[in-house]
Amino acid sequence: MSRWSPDARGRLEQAAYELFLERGYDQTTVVDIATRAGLTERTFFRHYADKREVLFGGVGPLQDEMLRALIEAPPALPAFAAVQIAVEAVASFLRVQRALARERQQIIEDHADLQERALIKRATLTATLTQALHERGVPEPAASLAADLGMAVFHIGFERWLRDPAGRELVAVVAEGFDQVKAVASGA
Amino acid sequence: MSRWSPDARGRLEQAAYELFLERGYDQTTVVDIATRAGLTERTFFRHYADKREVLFGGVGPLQDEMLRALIEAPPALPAFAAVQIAVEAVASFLRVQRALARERQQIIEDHADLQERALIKRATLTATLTQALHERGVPEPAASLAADLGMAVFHIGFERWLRDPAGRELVAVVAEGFDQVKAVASGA
DNA sequence: CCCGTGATGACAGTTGCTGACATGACCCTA
DNA sequence: TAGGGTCATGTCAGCAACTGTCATCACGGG
Repeated sequence: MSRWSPDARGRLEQAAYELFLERGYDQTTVVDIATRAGLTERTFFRHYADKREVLFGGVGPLQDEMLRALIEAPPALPAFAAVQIAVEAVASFLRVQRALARERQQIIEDHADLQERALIKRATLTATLTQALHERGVPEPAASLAADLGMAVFHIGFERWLRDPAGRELVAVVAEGFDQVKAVASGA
Repeated sequence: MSRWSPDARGRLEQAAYELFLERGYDQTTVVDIATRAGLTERTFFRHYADKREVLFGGVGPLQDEMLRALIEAPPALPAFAAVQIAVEAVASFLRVQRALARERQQIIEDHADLQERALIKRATLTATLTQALHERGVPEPAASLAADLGMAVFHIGFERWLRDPAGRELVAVVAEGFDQVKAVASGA
């Protein structure tokens, strides 16, 4: 037997989700979360840098997948086509149930603090993508623009997917966005 | 004589800038700022919702200018062309000295909290722009994409302007970005 | 001349977050 | 198998951000 129950981090995340849904983000203190997870406040902050971060643990793997897809893309591909491949890879990789995704989105939408955190996560992904494009030889400002554009398509696609009445796959909605962006930029 | 010195808000902003530059954002408490401005901590929070907000007081007028330009743009203009007009209007409106802008940017870059706040300000502008495009009759997802695209061009242009060795005007750098984005999206 | 208004002060309280040190089960090695 | 190092956690003290509440008092209108 181990001295402590296993998966402290997972228990904290689980407890946080439960409490946020039960009584809301503001009405949940870090002490509440830690207590429900059978831990102390101090231990919460050893696993998560701050209270918001507990909702954003899954971003790392997404970033890895994005980079993997971009590296595997044919080097001769134009910047934006490569971005499309990377972003659609993320969309395929992200297998979450719509109902859960909607709950999480609702918590975030209701709290400006969490929206800020979500935005900086997106910005970090964008910066990573930009950097990876540089390494493919894409110059500025094309790299930044292509990355920003790709992340915008993903983000808008994700929000549309959450509300899509047809219940299509995320990757399909995102792919549609890539078609549209070409039309928009060319002045349709 | 008034009971209190005038322009409390301005004094707070001024004091905050001074202290952030003197000793850094983290090493400056709200009490420090208020004291230098000849006020109390409580009064600081009556003028600014939180410590970060003191750096972002100027966003409101920018938003007004953006909407004004968009409303004045010919209704028949394609979405992205209208966005270009609105964004370039903001770029012309924003008359700040590069040295000061760089100082401010440096403070923000050094602190994740402030980056988050900057991002949500940008997101708010983007949402406003999207809404205004809807009112021009632009459908989704074209409106969101055009707005996001336009804000990305502005943001990237702004950062390039800060470092532009040729010292061009902000609006010129932004305009160049609009040219490039068309090339990127069409697969150059 | 009094009274409402509005900006500020005073003060107490909650919460997020950090640093420093203690604890004790586990593992490796002699 | 004893001893020592490691690592996740606990304990405790403390700061700084932020909020609610009530008091103050110049100013302007009636």
